Amino acid sequence: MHMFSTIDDAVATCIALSAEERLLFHSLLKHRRVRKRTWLLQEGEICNFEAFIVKGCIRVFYCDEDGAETNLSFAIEGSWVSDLQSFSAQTPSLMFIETLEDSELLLLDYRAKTELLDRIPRFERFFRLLLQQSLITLQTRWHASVAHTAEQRYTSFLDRYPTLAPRLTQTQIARFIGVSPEFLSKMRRGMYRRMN
Amino acid sequence: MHMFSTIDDAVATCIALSAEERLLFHSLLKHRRVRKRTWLLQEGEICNFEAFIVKGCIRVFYCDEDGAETNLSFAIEGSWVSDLQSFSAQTPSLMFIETLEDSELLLLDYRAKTELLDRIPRFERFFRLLLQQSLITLQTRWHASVAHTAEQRYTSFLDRYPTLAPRLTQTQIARFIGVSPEFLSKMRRGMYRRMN
DNA sequence: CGCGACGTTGATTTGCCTCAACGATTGTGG
DNA sequence: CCACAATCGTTGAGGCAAATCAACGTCGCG
Repeated sequence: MHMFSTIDDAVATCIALSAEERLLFHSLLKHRRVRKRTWLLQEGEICNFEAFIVKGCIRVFYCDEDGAETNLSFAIEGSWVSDLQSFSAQTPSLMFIETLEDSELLLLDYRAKTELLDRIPRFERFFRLLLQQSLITLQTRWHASVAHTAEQRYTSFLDRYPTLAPRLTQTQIARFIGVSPEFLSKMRRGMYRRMN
Repeated sequence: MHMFSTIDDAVATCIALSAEERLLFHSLLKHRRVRKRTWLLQEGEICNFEAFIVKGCIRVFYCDEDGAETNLSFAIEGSWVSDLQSFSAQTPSLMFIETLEDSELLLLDYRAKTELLDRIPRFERFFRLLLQQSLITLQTRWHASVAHTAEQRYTSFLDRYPTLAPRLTQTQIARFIGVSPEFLSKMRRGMYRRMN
């Protein structure tokens, strides 16, 4: 079980690679271990990576002028994390990316991604399918955030991400579903009471 | 100025096509004119198109059990519209797509898209970049919907879409920015008063 | 002409936030 | 290993943004 097995599986579900192609792909990735609570990206910086998570847990969030944070997404082993806007246009980022656990990453920087797409154009398809899935997920999430109540958003979050939820604090979940931590606490109390 | 010029321009900003490739591309598209207030897709149907809008205005929306509608997106000439989830997985849709004006479309159905990607793999890149842009837009929109007030969302909608906004009714805009039509009206009055 | 969407306005309600305070747990440096 | 700080979850009081409900005028369209 070496560090590329997870990412190779992920790629293999979309496109087939020869042995040499796989080696080239691996050579373009940088392996990195980071401690929990490390900033991978801060507002104002240019995001120079798309990171595949081999192990760990990461959050992406915005921070408004008065310091309030809203979580855009969580990512765990098997998924990718980046600020697409900043990465693709090489412009300053509006968000932060932070590890929530000790993590192990495979990083693809801008030059490496360009070279990868150039040398193995089939990766265009891989990234297209990845983006398509992300877009579908975000559409669903947007709809939930405007059409559902806070309690519906919370219970469907627990339903949809049963393995992720236990790894997060209540505060992080609250910032993701769009309520204050205090209100989430009150909701939980209410839901518990109702079950007895 | 024939019906393919807009779509050819859109494609040309991402990938270069030979004359034969362009002809093949055109042959896979179906041209269709539809009257205003036509349903292109209803909840429960399988979406079998990605539509490029040559002329017109279209909205995509969800409809909950009690009949309340929330607009996911608007699309006008030069952009694409589809239910990606339903189209890509060929599963029943959760949304509706409706023309708001008489429109002229170029439709790519599932088989045609598959064939297009098969015969001209460079289109993988085109669709990847299209998806990337949509994802970035939706991320920004999601952030606005949770972090900004209704008035901020309204004014930035007017700012961002100066050509689109005048073509929509207040009710449609309200359903897009996530407020009730009544409240939008009150906001507008308040904003007007403040200017005097 | 008359019907149905649309925009407006007011009265009332409510979902969720803010602020403040407090234990419990976790982490950290001496 | 202990003391202290920091973070986290909880609870209560009070407030506000926005929803809901109801009523009414206007306009475009069949």
